[in-house]
Amino acid sequence: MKPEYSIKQQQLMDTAEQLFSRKGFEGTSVRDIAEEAGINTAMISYYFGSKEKLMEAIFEQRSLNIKEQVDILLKDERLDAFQKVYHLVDEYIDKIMQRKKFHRILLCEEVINQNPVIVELLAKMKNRNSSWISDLIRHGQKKRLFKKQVDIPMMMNTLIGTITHILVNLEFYRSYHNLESLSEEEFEKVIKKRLSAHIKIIFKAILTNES
Amino acid sequence: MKPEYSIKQQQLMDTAEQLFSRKGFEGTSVRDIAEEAGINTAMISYYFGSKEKLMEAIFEQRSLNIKEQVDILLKDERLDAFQKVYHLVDEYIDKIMQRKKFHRILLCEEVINQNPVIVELLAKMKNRNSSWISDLIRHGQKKRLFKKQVDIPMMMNTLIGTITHILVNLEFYRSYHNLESLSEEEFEKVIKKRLSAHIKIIFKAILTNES
DNA sequence: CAAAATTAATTAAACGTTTGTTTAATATAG
DNA sequence: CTATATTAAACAAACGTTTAATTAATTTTG
Repeated sequence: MKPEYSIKQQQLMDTAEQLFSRKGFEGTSVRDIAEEAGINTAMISYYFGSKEKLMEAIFEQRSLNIKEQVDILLKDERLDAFQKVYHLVDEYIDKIMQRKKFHRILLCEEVINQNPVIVELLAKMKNRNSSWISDLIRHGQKKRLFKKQVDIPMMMNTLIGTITHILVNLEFYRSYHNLESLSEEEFEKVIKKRLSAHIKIIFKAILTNES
Repeated sequence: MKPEYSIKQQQLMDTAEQLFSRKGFEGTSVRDIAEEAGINTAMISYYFGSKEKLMEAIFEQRSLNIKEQVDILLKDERLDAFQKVYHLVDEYIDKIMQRKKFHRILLCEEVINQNPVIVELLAKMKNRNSSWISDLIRHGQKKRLFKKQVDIPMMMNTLIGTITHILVNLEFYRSYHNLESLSEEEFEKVIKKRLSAHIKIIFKAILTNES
């Protein structure tokens, strides 16, 4: 399904991701990317066809897919419905924090919404993921642990909105709480832990509170 | 303090905001803006100095400031601490929904983070607003309605993250819930109502839940 | 109050860069 | 020998900004 990329192609995609996330798609030139990657400018068109298609390749490779994880969670009988949802929350935090740069680009691209290939890709991804989340929620509703009416996109909005918004405010958060002395990894651990606890409280409220 | 702008300048700022929010700052040319506004291209440099400074002018004019609202809320003795916070939540929803285009630009600009004037402006705004929120939260803590430790930036992250993330997913939300038949205004009313109820549940949980 | 002088607004054209992409030549590998 | 990879150079188009000329508005002056 997914095309395989040579080392040089992967190098170009990594460098492009890095620069797109710092300067935006339009703000990054193919010369920037090529120079930073130590590869001739013409290779971008040679390998990917265009700067646009290089971007699409990045999106196709790195978009978030939760199918597998939800599959595993639904089958796992040791976990109750809440624990399943909590596991998924942590999965989202991990995956988004793991791919910070990509998700910063994603955020911008969702706003600008220009490239039809990417728009299509994201729409499919959202529908797919929402559908998997629905399965997980219905599971909790059948067990009478969750309330009957849950606005799943709204819930996902808070999940992804909270994670991605802190992603662009990491440095503000760090300085607000005087965590400058922590190393990058230590700080990331703290953030992930706090995010996890924070969102679980939120999800519990959303899933149980009867209006 | 704030510079006043002529009708033509305001026209340029409105048109620029519109285009920046659709195609990004780098993706919009001064010729695009001028043509759309029916004004000569050179007028942008003439009035604002540069495209960059036009952007800064937009930010200076439209950045969110909650000082006044918090002032009023703190003094209002008819409201308990929860109601005060809830009012502020609605204030955020209203102001951000009112300025959809600007907040889409803001979102991108926070990611890209290139223009030092805007970076400075946003940092000050965040510090100022966080400080006002702190006052409001401390008020509730003194009345023993809120728990002792509240991570205010994390709470604000969820507030703003949720609102802005739905801002870039309005159409997905609309189609998911089959609300295509609603007019723009009706749909916006529905969104604001749901956002309001949703975030209030979240805030209640964040402010009361003892870990 | 009107004419002259001055300032401000507006224009089309031109400026020098930078943009993404293509080309045609050369190098490398199988 | 052939196919792929790599290069520097060239391409036209688009970019933000400046210029110099012209028009409009405002102020000064007789």
